[in-house]
Amino acid sequence: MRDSFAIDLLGWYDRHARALPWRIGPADRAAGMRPDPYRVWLSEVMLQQTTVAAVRAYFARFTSLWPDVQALAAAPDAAVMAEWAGLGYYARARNLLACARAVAAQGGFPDAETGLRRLPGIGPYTAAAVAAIAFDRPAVVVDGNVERVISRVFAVHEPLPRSRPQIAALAATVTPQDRPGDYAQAMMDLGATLCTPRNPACGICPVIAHCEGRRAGIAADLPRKQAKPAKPTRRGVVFVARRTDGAMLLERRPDRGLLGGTLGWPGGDWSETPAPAHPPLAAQWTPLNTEVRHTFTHFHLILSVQIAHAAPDAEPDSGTFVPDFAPRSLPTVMRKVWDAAAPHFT
DNA sequence: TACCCGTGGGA
DNA sequence: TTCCCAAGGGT
Repeated sequence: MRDSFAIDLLGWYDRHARALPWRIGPADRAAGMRPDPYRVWLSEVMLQQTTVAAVRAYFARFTSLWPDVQALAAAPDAAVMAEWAGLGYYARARNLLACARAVAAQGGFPDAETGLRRLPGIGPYTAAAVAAIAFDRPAVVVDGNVERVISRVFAVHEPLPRSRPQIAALAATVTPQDRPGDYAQAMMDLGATLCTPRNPACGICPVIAHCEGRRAGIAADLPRKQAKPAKPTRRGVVFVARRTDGAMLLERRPDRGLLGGTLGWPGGDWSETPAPAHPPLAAQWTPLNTEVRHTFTHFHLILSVQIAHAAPDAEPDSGTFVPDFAPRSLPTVMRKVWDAAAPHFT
């Protein structure tokens, strides 16, 4: 009944689809080509709450190092964590590896939503997206783009996240049985390039005739969103020790919680009222006169940095001296600490 | 159900 | 500077 919406959107997609490394374009799809489910899955996980621009380089490196799911499944945990460093939301990397191993053991990806949904790191969105894009299943794909487009097309006044069930129901009414993979990607492209959060390009929108929000003059104000609480500021201390041979004292964080499973500098707790921190090593510690600032999803962090030169036979209370230290293998906040400390070791 | 979980770019 | 936010999932 709402087929004309999908037809108009797909007509636009046929002419304006973005070329992306993990995508099979509409012309090739029409010729019968299908994308590699491994690449679709990998890209979807990387793209969770992450921009296309940030994902490109990581996707290229991952697919170069691990061309298929069997190769990724065989990779060491530390190698995958190191390659993911800087991309954020590190639970994704741990789940990625767990998922790859499960898929490799099963002999391949499930080709439908229900089977995909059981895999680690694959939630409602990613299951639907992989089912639609890789296997042309008519799954209802709802991500942030779709929420925005649907909110505007149907003039949904209810604010997010309360409006999610309503949006999903409305999205289902316009999802076609024909070309579901192209349709899902067309919705993403529309949301990313025209139906943007600010200053939507309604003047050149292919579905403006269907847009109730535009007709009411409120498209740019949708979707409404619940106000977010302000971020508190936490403080902490980190210790950067360099051994005479160049090895750096690093510590792998526990799998759970903030920066779970990543490598970093030993230090105290991060809190609005941190307890005094104990150095991981007996040495002469010198404070840097500059602090490191970083903002996480739900708090600001100010780190003070202590540095020391460690003896060749130094035995740390916590952490391990890493001889072939690569700053790129650290999450961004820890790399910022390195950038502040490194000049003092030269 | 809320809350936790990164990062970099743009306004 | 500060805030928003981008192809969400786990608990």
